[in-house]
Amino acid sequence: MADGPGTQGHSGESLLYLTDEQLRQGIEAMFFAYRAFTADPDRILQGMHYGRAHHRAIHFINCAPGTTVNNLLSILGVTKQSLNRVLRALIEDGLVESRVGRADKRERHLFLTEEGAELERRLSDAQRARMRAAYRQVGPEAVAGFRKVLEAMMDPEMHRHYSGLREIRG
Amino acid sequence: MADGPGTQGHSGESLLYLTDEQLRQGIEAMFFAYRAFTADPDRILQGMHYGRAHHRAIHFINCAPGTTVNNLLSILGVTKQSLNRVLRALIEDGLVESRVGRADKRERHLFLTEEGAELERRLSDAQRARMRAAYRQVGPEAVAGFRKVLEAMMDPEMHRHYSGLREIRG
DNA sequence: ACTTTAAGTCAGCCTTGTTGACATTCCAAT
DNA sequence: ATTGGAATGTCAACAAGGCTGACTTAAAGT
Repeated sequence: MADGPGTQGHSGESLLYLTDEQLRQGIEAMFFAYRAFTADPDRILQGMHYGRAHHRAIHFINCAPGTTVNNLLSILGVTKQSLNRVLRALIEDGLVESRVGRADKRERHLFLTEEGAELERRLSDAQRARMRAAYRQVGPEAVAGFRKVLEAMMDPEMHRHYSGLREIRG
Repeated sequence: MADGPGTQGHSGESLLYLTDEQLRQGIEAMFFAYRAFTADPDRILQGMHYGRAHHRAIHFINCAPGTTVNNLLSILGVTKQSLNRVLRALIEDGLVESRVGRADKRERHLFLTEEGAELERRLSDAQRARMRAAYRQVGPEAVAGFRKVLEAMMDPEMHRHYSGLREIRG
């Protein structure tokens, strides 16, 4: 290991909670929790010919209605070919509407149809229910800490996207 | 939505922080943070012909040396065919050793070789570095909250595996 | 002896990511 | 007005890593 246990503190503060073992537990907690986090939507989507990629597209189109394909691309961090495959399916099935831009006609602005919004609700209801249960169980201070750590883990560019969505919704 | 904003409190407590908007922010934070969380190991593994699945196998074999294939299977939550493909590659490349069980000769006990342990260190150093930086930034109380929320989100069976690893390591 | 269990293997399929090449459309600058 | 670049779309091919189903082998258990 780069640091032996207990040797991480170049600063003078109390950093006893930063042992490799503590960090390892955090890593494992992320692994198991993320599985749980995606399990409910995955269950809903399996059978309809959609997957996690469709869920993500639907989520972020719902968040920022009228977003362009390019913007969605940079939020999701995938290639346009990957996104296009997913988007094409959603448009063909009438869950997403793609409108040619008024100012810039090269751009396509994406919106959920009523049917798309309905699926979005089903998916996010399930995901929020799990989140809500966890939040209730641990209380507001733990939730604040949870959010702080997640935000601190993001790369600056992701953090920009993350905060950007916040601003849109007010 | 199942609940309109502010209508989630069936209990009498102060649950103002449980608006759909707060929950949505938590969901997005999980999405972006998990991407960041896996980014460093992914970068290390790309080019060598391994991926995230190999990383997971290596991680948990390192955690619980001598674990059986069946045990690893239930921790990872994949099929034996999926795991086998990954394990076969790691064994062929000399990163993992598979020993026939002494008590029960049907079982194979898995260990990292020196080379395997070396890659494990490279991967977990990178992942721990990110985690450590985030932990330092937010302080011990936020970290405690982070862990509490993640644990509360897990399904009981995952939580069992998660705690189980804790017990092995003491 | 018979059944069950642990592990491994083969074949095939799906989703979702990747590259590379190429067409189209349109804006903007020369 | 033409040209260059940007945004989008599309085609093809490929790989990782999930999945199912079928089947073998060896060892345990009963």
